[in-house]
Amino acid sequence: MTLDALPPHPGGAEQLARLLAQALLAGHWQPGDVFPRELDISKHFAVSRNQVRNALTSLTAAGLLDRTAGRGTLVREMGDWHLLDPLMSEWMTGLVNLDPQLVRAIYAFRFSAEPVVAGLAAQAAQAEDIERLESAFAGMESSAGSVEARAEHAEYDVAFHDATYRASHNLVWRQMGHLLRPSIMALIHRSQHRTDTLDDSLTRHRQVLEAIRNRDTSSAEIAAREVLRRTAIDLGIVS
Amino acid sequence: MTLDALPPHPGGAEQLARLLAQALLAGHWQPGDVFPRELDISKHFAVSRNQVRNALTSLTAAGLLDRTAGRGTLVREMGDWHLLDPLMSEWMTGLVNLDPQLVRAIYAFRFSAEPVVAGLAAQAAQAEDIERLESAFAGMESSAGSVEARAEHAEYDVAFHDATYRASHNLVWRQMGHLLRPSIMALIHRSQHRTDTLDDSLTRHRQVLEAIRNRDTSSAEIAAREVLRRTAIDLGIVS
DNA sequence: GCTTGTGGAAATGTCAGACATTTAATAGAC
DNA sequence: GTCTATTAAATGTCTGACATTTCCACAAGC
Repeated sequence: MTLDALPPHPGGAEQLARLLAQALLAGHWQPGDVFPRELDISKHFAVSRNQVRNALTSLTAAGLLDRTAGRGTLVREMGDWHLLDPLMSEWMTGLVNLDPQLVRAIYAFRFSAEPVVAGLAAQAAQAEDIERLESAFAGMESSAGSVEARAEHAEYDVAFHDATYRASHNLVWRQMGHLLRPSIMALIHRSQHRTDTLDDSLTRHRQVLEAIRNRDTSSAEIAAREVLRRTAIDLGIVS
Repeated sequence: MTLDALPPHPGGAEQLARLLAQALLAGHWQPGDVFPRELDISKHFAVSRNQVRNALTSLTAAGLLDRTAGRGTLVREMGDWHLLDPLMSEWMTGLVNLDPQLVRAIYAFRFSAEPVVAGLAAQAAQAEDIERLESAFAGMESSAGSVEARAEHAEYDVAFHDATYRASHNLVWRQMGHLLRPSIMALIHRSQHRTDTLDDSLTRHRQVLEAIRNRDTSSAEIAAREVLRRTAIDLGIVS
């Protein structure tokens, strides 16, 4: 694939990196393909070679590319991607059509992990963690009515789950909160956000909040699992 | 803190990055401290400013530093570190005295996560996954006898757990295998590797292998938890 | 006194060009 | 044919100059 299909003129190395990363995430190149040369990218987007190298450094650090002097730049396969790199989450979030395989993989991870995390949160949550959860839940409730507030609702949804990870008070689990945003943002493009499904989702979230507040580990696990069953339906993974 | 305490003359930007990263991981600077300037680092190690910038780019991407034009380079707190970045795992692995707080955090994560992962592995493992597990286990057995083979034993240990994560056949869980190496390598410096503890460890690992081979989800979960109880003792987290 | 603005110092960020190094392909000698 | 130079092409590195951002000090004006 060539660069011609990409929109011209991103401003700055960061936006160039995002543009190229999203093209890679969208599958515009096959694993093993040779990526365009620095000078070609530089000319195509009318930016300096420096900017290109900075952008490609990010993509390489994220496991998207493999660069070697002399050979060139090769595209790596999905299994090599650093899905837990915060930059990757950022790039995935802005992508309208995320690879269904990725959406399913992230969902499967969350389905197996979040009950455990919610259980830990029930054991370790402090007052401020409860407050974060309550605040996020209140935001979800208040933005549940109107259709035009679905983006706002998704943000509160992300905040709720991120607060759960943070409440586990574990540095590693907390890092994984980055994955939530692309996963939840995918909901916007795949679900109808009908009123009854939103009510159902709210009810299940409320039970997670209650379980954590009551320090009830097993209830938190069960409730988190129920939230994710709802998510699976909204993502179209199960009907 | 200054650079004077660091050994001179690393060769190449990668080694410079490792050196600086390990100094940061070891807590030689406090969060919020200003990190040495590019030119000072450049002069101290007698490398070009380019090399320094490349190294600092890595550390920044890993969440260790925060750089701003005009202000300088600031040291970030542990909660901001990208513990799941493969580079971080590499840097941590070579560190003799990893921060006990980190060791405990990673252990707590593994204790909550690995049973789930082992359960998934019991469900999803293919023939080649079983082979990898068996091969790693055989290596653990053969290197269990001698004291001087403890490094080799640790490598097989890492391979065993990594094979478990891979056997889950989930792209996200698989990425987390990177964390295993620093966690398991910490065992070398903290346990005596006595013969009876090694035998006990082997027995528990064998049960994980058997459970996965038998596709027995709940047994795999239980067995993985038992392995980690043994690990906790060896890490000195519990007695 | 307080605010505001203005200048300079100091740090990181960027650029451009030349050069180094690595890799792969190619042509030639035997 | 096989092995070996040679060459081309790509990324990596160096250097010096310059741009930009931030902070601080100091002074002007209300």
